[in-house]
Parts: sequence; C-alpha cells; structure tokens
Amino acid sequence: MRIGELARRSGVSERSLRYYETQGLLNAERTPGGQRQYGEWAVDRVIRVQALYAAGLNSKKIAQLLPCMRDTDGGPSEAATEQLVVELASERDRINRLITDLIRSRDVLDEVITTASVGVS
Amino acid sequence: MRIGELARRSGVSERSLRYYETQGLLNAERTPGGQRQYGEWAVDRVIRVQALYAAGLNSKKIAQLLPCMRDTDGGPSEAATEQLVVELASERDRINRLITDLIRSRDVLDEVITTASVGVS
DNA sequence: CTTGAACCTGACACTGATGTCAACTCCTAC
DNA sequence: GTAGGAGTTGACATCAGTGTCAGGTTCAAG
Repeated sequence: MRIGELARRSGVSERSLRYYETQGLLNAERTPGGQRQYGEWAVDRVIRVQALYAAGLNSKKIAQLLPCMRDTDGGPSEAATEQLVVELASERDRINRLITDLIRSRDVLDEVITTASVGVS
Repeated sequence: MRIGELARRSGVSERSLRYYETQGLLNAERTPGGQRQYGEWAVDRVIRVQALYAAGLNSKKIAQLLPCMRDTDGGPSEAATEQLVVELASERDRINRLITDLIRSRDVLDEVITTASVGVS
C-alpha cells in the first residue's frame, strides 16, 4: 500500500510516517517513481511505534528496541545488549510509575465528573 | 516553607513551581520582602499538578479542574460546569486508552528484557 | 494524452513545560 | 553589619514530534 492508505489505516499522519522513516523506525520499498510502498506488516509496526512514543520513549530508543521485539510473524529477533537492557528496565520502571499516576489522575477526573453529574438540576 | 524546600520535597524544580504560579495552579503568600511562602498543603498540590501534567492535561485544564477537586482537608469544592465535564470526560477516555497502550508497551519491554536476560551467557 | 489526486522533498513554525543565565534582592547566621 | 546562600524577575533556549506550505513529480482513470 502507499503512504496515504497506511496513514488512514494506522491513524498516523503522513508527515509522521515520513518522519519515522528518517528515524529508522519504518522502512519502505520504493516504486520506480520513488513513492513509498508498504506491506501489511507496516500497520502493526506503526501502531506499535506510536504506542512506544506515547510511553515516552524517544526515536533513538525505539530504533534500538524494534529489532529486539518479536515480530508479528514470530520471526527471529536480536537480543538486546546489556546496556540497552539496563536502559529499557529503567524505562519500564518509569512507565510503571506513570501508569500508577495516570490511574490516580483518572480517578480524580472520575470523581469530579461524578460529583458534577450528581449535582445537575 | 520557601520555594527551595517545596522543590526538594515535591521533586519539582523551582522553575516549574514559579511557572505553576503564573498558570494559576499554585498560589503563594509572600513575605514582606517578596519571597514565596507555602503551607504544608502545597506539597500535595504540586504532586497532584505534576500527575495531571503527566496525564497530558495542559495548564488551562488543570487550572479549571483544581477548584473542583476535593481538597485534602475534604473541604468544599466547586462543581464543574457542564462544558468542563464534557472535556474532562474526553480526557478521561484518552487517559484510559493511554493506560491500555502503556501496559502493552511495558509488556513489550518486559519481554525484550526477559529474552535478553535469559540469553545471557 | 490529459487531468487530477496522491506523493515527493525541503523548509519553517509551533507547542508548552522546563533548563539556564544574568542581574539584582532578601534572609539568616555569625 | 556583613557574607553568602537562597530567592526574585525577565529573557532566551531547548526538545522532538507534528502541522503546514511550496513547488515539483508520479500514478491511474478516462
């Protein structure tokens, strides 16, 4: 598929997809005319990248991480280096703290929403 | 307490605390000389603000939300306006989606970490 | 062919919380 | 009173992903 379809199906802008490519997060074949051509796998890849961005990882970390992830086809994946494992563990801990905070904030929002809704005349 | 102690106890930089004040998120008494003076309540407030920032709310939303939150003393809190409730509900939904994504990303990290650790010679 | 939608690269802007520096003032311990 | 750590304001920088525009090329349908 071309970039427009991938953008539509993944919910990520074309701009971002091109950016991902510059960051080494998303390779694309090219047509003879130079247009990007993606396989089905790209949709999952983009969504996963997006989720990692949302988790606060930057491009570089994601780029290091991607080859270590089990692909959808269950293919072979590289093992992470020792240094990378240390960094990823730190990220994981940060994410865990973040999740805790998010749940707390969400509950606060819920309470405010509920309180206001109860008080509606 | 003065700003340095608050920064230390809340884990938020002095710079950010002053910024919070400009955004109406954190009021401070002033000494005759003009230095900020905070009560004990400020520590909780700052931490809560920080958590809301982490949840992706911007200053304006937080400023609207704060007076609707139950204070630590359980004091009276304003009810949110209808419009605000709609916006907060949308934020809550976004946060819930984010939590789901974060858990997924964390699990991916865990798998990579585990895989690499198992393979250590 | 031709036409229009889709795609290309490159450049610039933005967002918004936070870092950092400068120049100055306040507070407290001696 | 004085030294120096702590605080003040104001200005400018940064980060990194994303929006957007310009000017040109490619692709596919008629």
